[in-house]
Amino acid sequence: MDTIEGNCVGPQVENPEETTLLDLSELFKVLGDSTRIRILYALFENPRSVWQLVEIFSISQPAVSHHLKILRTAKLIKSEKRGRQVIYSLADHHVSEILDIAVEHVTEGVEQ
Amino acid sequence: MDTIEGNCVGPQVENPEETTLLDLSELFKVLGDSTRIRILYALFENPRSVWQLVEIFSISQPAVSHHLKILRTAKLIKSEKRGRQVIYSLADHHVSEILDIAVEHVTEGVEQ
DNA sequence: TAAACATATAAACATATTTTTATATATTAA
DNA sequence: TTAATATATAAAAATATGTTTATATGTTTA
Repeated sequence: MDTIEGNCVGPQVENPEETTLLDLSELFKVLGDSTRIRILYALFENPRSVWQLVEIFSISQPAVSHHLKILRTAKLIKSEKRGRQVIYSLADHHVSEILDIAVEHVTEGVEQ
Repeated sequence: MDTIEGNCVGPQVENPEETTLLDLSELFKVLGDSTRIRILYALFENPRSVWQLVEIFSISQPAVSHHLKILRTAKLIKSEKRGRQVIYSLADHHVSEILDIAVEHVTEGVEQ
C-alpha cells in the first residue's frame, strides 16, 4: 500500500510516501496530548528546566520527563545541559505554525 | 490552571484558553493515526464512499466507519448521503495547511 | 414486500499510552 | 567524599484506543 490509488493529483497536496505518512501520524500522535501541548506553550514563553515545568503543571517529575523525551524525539524541542539542570526550549518554527493553524481550526470552526 | 504562568507574552503565539487547549490536543489526537491520515489523503483526491475507502485500505468496513466518524466529529471531513451511499469529503482548508507544514517538518528535518 | 446492498453501532478483544512509585545516574556543594 | 539536588529510567497499574465479529438500521431494486 504505497500510493493510495492510481490518480494521485490532489488540488495542492501531494500524496506522501508510506514512510512520510507514518512519520506524519507519529508527529500528530506526539501533539495529541494536552500536557505536551501545555509544555510547548510554556516553552514558547521561555526555555525552562524540568523542575520549572513540574511546578507549572500538576503531574509528577517522571511524567514531565517522559513527555519531554517524546517531544525531543519528535524534534519539537531541544535540550541543553546547564549545570545539573537541563533546559528545554523549542526546536524550530514549524511547531508554532502548526499550532497556529490548528488553533484557527478549533476556534473559528469550519467556515465554507 | 487557566494560564500557564504570569507573563504570557510569547514571540508570536498567544497562550490559548483551557478549552482551546483541550480541543487542540483532541484535534491532533484525531490526526495521530496513520489510517486516518491515509483517509484524508484519499479524500484530497476525490470524495469517496465508505466502501471505496474500505477497498483502498485493508481494514474492515466498521473500522473505516469508526475512523470516518472520528474525523467528522473533529470537523475535518463532511458527509453527504447519496442514495444508499454516504459520500465523504474534506471539510475545510485547514486540514491541508496543517498537513503541508507537518510534512515539511517530518521530511526536511529541523533546520536552524 | 422481500432480498440485497451500504453504512452504522455494539460488544469484545488486543494493543498502546499515560501516570505513578521506586530507583538509578549525574552534578554540585558542604 | 558525602549529602543534596536535578533529571532520567524501569516497572507496574490504570486508562484509552483501534480492530474485529456480530448485528442493526436504512435505502433501493426486484
